[in-house]
Amino acid sequence: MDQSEPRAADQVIRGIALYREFLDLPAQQEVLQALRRVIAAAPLFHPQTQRGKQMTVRMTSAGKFGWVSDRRGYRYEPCHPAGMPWPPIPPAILRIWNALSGSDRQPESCLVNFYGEGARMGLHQDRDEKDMGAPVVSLSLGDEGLFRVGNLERGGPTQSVWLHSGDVLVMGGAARLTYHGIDRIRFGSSRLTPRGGRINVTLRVVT
DNA sequence: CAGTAACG
DNA sequence: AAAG
Repeated sequence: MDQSEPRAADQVIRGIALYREFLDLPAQQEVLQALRRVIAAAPLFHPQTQRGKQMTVRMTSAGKFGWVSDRRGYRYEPCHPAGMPWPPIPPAILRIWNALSGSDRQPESCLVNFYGEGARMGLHQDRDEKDMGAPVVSLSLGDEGLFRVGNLERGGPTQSVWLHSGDVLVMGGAARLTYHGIDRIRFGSSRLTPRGGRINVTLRVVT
């Protein structure tokens, strides 16, 4: 249906649009509550990389496909490693996509990454999707995280920015394949997550 | 297969 | 090599 013109980004970092505090506190709480139901249906798991190293984040997914990683590689699967189908993407999360993606398509995958104390994610590209035409939309909830932005290939200078609860990133166009990662979490810095931790929710078209 | 260096 |  008709949408108002999307709000302008607060900052653009190498083509990645940052919308600071796109969700206010009540909206963050609504999404968090929905994520608790997602995690109840599809528990967080601790993936391994292709080379057998355990990642420090725990993750799960919602939607038609979820991202999984093990020695067989990175890929999207229709079911959780424990066998159950992924639950549907909560409407409160779909609204963010519809407000900011600029895409006609709906997201097929909603990856939920939980960063506990000391968790990080190395520089990587989101390149496991067959269709890279739609952007990746990324919501931060809970503790602050230091986001690092690299280049379209490995190497070269990088830039970092602290992300806060409610911030949304849109990685589209030429920036869709930019290397990025999370260097550090300020554990316990947010009041949204009383027991600490950062949650990142990423929406993608996969097929 | 694992360990190390270096990357950022 | 490396969502390490």
